Amino acid sequence: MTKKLLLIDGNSIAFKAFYALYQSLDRFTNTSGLHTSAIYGFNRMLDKVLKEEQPTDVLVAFDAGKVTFRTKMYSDYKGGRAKTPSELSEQFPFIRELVNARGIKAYELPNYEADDIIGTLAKQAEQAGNYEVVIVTGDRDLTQLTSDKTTVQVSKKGVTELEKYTPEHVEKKLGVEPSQIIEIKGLKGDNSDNYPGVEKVGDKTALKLVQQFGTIANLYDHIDEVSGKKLKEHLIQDQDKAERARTLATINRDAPVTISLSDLSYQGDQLEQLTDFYERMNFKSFLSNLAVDDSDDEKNQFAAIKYETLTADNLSALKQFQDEVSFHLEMADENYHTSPILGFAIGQGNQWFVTNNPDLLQADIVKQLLTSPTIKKNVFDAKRTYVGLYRQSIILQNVDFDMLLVSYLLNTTNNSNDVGTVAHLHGFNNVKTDEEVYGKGAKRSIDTQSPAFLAHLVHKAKAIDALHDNMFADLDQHNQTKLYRDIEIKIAFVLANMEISGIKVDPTKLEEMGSKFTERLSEIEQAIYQQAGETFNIGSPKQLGKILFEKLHLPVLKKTKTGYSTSVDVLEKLAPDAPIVQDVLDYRQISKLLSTYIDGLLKVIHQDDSKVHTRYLQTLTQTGRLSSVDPNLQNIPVRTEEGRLIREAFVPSHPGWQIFSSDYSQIELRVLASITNDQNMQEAFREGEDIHATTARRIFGLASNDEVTPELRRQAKAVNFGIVYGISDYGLSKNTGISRKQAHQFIQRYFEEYPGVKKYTEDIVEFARNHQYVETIAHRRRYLPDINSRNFNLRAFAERTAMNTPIQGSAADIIKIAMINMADAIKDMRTTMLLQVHDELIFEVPDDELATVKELIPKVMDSAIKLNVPLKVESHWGKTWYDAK
DNA sequence: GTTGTCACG
DNA sequence: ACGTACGTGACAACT
Repeated sequence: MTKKLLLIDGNSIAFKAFYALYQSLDRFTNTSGLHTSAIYGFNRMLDKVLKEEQPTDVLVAFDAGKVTFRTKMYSDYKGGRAKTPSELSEQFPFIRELVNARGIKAYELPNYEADDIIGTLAKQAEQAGNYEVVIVTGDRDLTQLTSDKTTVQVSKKGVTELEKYTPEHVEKKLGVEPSQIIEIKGLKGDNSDNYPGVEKVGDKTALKLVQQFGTIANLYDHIDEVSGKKLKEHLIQDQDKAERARTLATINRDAPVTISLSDLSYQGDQLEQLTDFYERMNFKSFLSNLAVDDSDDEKNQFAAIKYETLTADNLSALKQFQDEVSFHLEMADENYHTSPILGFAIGQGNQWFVTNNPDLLQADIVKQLLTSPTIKKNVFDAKRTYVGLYRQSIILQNVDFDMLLVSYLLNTTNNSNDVGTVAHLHGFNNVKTDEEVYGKGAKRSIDTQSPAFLAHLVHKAKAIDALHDNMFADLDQHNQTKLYRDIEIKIAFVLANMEISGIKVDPTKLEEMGSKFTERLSEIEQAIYQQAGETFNIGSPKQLGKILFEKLHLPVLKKTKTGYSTSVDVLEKLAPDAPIVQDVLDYRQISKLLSTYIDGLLKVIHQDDSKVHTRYLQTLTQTGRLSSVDPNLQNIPVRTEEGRLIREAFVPSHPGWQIFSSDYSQIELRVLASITNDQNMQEAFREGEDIHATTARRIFGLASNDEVTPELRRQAKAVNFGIVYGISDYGLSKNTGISRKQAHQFIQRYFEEYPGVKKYTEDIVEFARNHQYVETIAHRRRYLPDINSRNFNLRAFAERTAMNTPIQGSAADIIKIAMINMADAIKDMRTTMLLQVHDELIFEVPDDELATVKELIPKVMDSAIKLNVPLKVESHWGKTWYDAK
């Protein structure tokens, strides 16, 4: 039988874990004040790797101490390294204890590093023949051990994310064979281990030399063939250093280990010991996972919750649920507008019922329960459940708890659409994820006939039931109960009805436009080939880059990490140099319209009603905005005339009706004026001035708005946008083409003229630093863990986010309130709300209601909330969306 | 599955 | 000195 040996580099993983959680160092301490972050991270890695690899034998190797055969050979080896922080070194004994409690052997060998132990045992296993070897480490150097029988997994940013190196992957990634890694290190040396290689030889030269000569030895045998006089001199000069560095980098695969392969068999968790350990470390989630895994035997776990399979005969048992019930409707696919319904689970406390027969939804007692205005329903994803039931002619009522929505409000990051994942996030572990039960990707399959399926549904419903008290309490603690009850749960149903309504799309119109575009496209295509002197795939940035920058020698203004950038801003700068560039720009535009908006939309029109039914994702964005998928109706072209024509295909669903659109004018700047309490900006809005002109007048010191030229207004507008995005002079200069110095001046002038805004930007960042989050008007919260980061980039990004999120998020709050009020205001009319595009709402309106809605809709929108400045709404209508302008 | 590009607010 | 505008989704190419 083949065995699988897992070898773990204990020190490097502990280091990685410690630094991955460095930000949260203070959150990871146990009651006796011991730091536990590295222990925690280490155990997460163990969980993951043990589960994924299912090894038969395991060893964790540790470094024995400072002195090794390498330091004897070269006294500066690993010299100059900062001392291991005490917060980490105090954890090492406990990591060993953990390893032990998990039934794993730990080992160290005086004079040798963990690498050498691993290298030696891997070699022994390979020679024994019947072993497969997996090495887990944080140190990329170990990839030199990669072979047919040995894979090396190197932890990436966290410790649970591992990059798997096979010999093929090494070659692809590094350009050399695994055995040649030491040759490269020999030539370039290693800064972190503090030994030099050859002078002036870095990654690139080393790689080139090794690719050419194979090994250092062979290189020196053919030293005359090295191109470059200086390089050759350095090589000759530093031959001893190269050879020493090569030896230092080489893992010793014949270390005198005193342990043998047969000592390494994996014992599995030592429950008593491990429970005790987790308790001392205060590892709650590991503890509760232990309880679940304890009943690893599947039957046991499912037996943990008793349930009955629902049939026509025992339906009356559901009568017991008079006040409250948890309900989970299972559908096969993401898209609940079209997905088959597979079954449902319902119950409370210890009473659970489940079925794989969706027809039972039609049973009177089930229907009454779901539509009852007095029995509270607890679900996961109210909108999805509502639409699914709506398709069965059941109107879900009185949803009290939506676990998905509450989880999103509590923390917008780490949000998932999976009950199991969200439950785990909130500390309830007795439920699997869909991925665990159904598989993922091509392997995903749902066997509705299996007992595991029924059990899974019950476990999901039970998770909702189990968590709702705690999660509501958390919501209250965040001061978010009103946000949930008055906005989010209500808008869920408003959105559901908009999605169900859908918007009619005229396929003939799209096809007509499609033919025109196709024709145009092939003309441009020919023109491009002509100028390039060859045919190629214009849609491939790689091939296009080759033509433009290598064949036609256009100047390279920007690069991406994989090659030349060919993005619009680059091409626009190059357009005057060569006519082909403008053709490429045109080609891009048309093919975008064709693929995304003509073909893309045609694909998602429902045959039965000629409509598209988008899904609004309510729990995705970090700011509280919605997003729209399948299709995305929030990015239908409008800025160019050619693109805008797409909107002609969006028509009312009844002849003679109108498409009616109302949008908030400058909502984000009005929100800014209001929450910063800046008197000057508020005045501009109260007086009904053109805000960009006023800004121009102020920062350029003009006497009146009449003196503002279009160019000055354009620049002021860019500054206004910049402020909303959390400005920097660099960003502003890049976006407007003015110099950085000038951008800096504009911003300074802006802050002089709008001192309230300046104070706000300072205060909000300060608030974020103190609380690690920011809030909108409606107490929507966004956490900013990077706000105190030592990494400039991360910190600067968090600071801009701190400024932007309350603005963008409060605007999102406002339109959501407007939509809830709107649904009520038009409930007895035929006018239907169809779409939301962040600051605008789109309706279809019968002619005889037009006069009413012209007044009503703007009224509802501008009175959604009381700010310190007025809200302004503009409306347009016409016989297609295009005409509503 | 990731990257580059481009559509929207 | 660092090296940046905020928030999204879909498509084609390429790994």
